[in-house]
Amino acid sequence: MPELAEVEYYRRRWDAGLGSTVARVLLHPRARVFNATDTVLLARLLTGATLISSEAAAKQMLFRFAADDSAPLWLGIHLGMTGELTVQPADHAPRKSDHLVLAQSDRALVFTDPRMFGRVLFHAGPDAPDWWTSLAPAILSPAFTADAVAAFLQRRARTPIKPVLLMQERFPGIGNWMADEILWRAALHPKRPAGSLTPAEIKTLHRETRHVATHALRIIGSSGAPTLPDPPATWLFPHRWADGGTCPKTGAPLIREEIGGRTTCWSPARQPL
DNA sequence: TCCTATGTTGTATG
DNA sequence: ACATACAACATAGG
Repeated sequence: MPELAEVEYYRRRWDAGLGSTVARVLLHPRARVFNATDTVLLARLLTGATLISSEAAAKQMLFRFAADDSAPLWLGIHLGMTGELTVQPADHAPRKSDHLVLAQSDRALVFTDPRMFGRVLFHAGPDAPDWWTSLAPAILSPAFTADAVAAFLQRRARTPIKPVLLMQERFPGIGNWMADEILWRAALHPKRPAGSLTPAEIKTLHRETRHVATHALRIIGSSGAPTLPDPPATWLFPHRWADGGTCPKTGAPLIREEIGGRTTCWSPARQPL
């Protein structure tokens, strides 16, 4: 499920554990999500450490821990396709897909991911790790300019615009549903070659990318609701999966087709080729 | 049984 | 070196 705004939503679930110490670390060391991680070190150093702060950027989360006898500890989590963070009772018994459980005195912080496309990263040291600091500039940062988008589209000139929007090195945090939402708002057909957009269309694409990020973060990311909220019916999102879905702007039928290896939904009445 | 899934990466080809 | 396309990963649910 997780793109930019869902990642922010899940990051905030673990706020319940801020300022509390990890009493026990439970994990499945063979799980694919730990492929790049020293699980022995992670378990040893996080036991007794205190959760100090967290941040989300793109689809990556960073949880910072402090311990009396070690350097700062940095836990990274990527939710992949099916990952979630939840808070469970302190005596939570890990289920099949609960790959990492940080048990505190009053609760357990749980990372669960049935499909295991997610990742857990760990770093001990004074400075934030490369996998965090090397992320592309955020869509809502000043560095995300229309000129930067234009230059990127030019380099990918022959690729359909839809898969280009999924490239994290320029559109960090954008995933399949946000890309479709952006193209629908910008009235651009997803198969348009990236290099075929006019300067005006690029400005529109840039504006709508920021718009969708801003409002998705407001609606989903800032929500304290116990379950993940959905965007409203005025967005493409609630209509995109149902057969026979109609465009909330034009009332015309929506189309679904695989583009760049991902199911893509668009409104032909609004987004002509 | 067969198909789908809000993601990323490695590999082959041009 | 760079751009492009696609299979592979692993599992659950309709």
